[in-house]
Amino acid sequence: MSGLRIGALAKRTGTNAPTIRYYEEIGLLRSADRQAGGQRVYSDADVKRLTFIRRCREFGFSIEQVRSLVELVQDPTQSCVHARDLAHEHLIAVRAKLAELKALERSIAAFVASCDASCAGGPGPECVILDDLSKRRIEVPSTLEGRRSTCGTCS
Amino acid sequence: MSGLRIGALAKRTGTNAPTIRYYEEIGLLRSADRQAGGQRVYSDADVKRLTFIRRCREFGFSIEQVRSLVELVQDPTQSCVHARDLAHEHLIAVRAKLAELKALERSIAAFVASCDASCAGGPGPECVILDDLSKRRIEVPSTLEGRRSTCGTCS
DNA sequence: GTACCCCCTGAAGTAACTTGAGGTTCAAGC
DNA sequence: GCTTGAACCTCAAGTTACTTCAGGGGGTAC
Repeated sequence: MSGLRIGALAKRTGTNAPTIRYYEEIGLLRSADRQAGGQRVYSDADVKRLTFIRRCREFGFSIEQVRSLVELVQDPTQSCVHARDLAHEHLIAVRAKLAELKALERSIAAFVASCDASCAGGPGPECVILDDLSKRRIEVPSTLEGRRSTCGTCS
Repeated sequence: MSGLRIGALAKRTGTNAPTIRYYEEIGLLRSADRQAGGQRVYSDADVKRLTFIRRCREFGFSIEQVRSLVELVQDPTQSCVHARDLAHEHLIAVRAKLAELKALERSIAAFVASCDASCAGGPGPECVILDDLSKRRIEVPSTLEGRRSTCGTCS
């Protein structure tokens, strides 16, 4: 009933206008009603649906997954357990990514630490650490443990 | 020395061939030497460089960042402290992403848990949990309490 | 009426590759 | 010497999820 135009809808949902048009184009949002001049008008239902979509996207669901969820939300014949399963599947993926990212964090932290410890400004081509990146694994030796204290700037 | 062709280089570095050609195209790898028949030949130096590039990419550096690092590794006038700073900057970004992902994990886990708790198979459009995704925040306590009964088949 | 912002469409750009089509080269077996 | 099949070549287009651009129209306030 509010009769929002695209900019207002964008503001309310934290989206931006071209993205909304894009969602319409790919059929994630219904084709919006138009004013006399051709400008899109949206209702509260649209705010709700777009909010749903954006939240799902923030959750890392792909457009196609969001499409399933949106359909599910509107199809009275489908069980919401479906959504739960989709979410659960996604949870597993997120946890895997989380583990990877943690490993990555450790590696980079080690890299920075060993730079601080043993490369105090030498030229790039002679840098031992950089050279190590060209080798199979970056596994930083345990000797680092002892040298970590030399690092002034790193936490 | 070894005279690898693209497939062998790919295998050794865990890349695939089109990606190697792509790296050449964007100037991340030098233009490879060619055999009489036009097929690319690579040396150990190329193995090393590509390994470096792949490792950096695994670290989540963008192509442009990798480009800087590669240049740095080969430019005798630049200090490797540069690389350390780039890595440190990147570490901060990774940590931020890590925090976000952790929050995400908690949210999805909560979603799945509350699905398990209160929606044992009701139809999608009436699912309280899905409905909540259309609201501003997913934090659900009081609303859930009051409307739990609306979900037809919910226990 | 005119200033100015918001809106429109269609096309192209973005990252970092991947995939496909259609043709060539290489190495091995006969 | 010939054939076969894998590996290679180039160029073009596809992928995801948008963003940016160009060139114009609509809405409203003064």
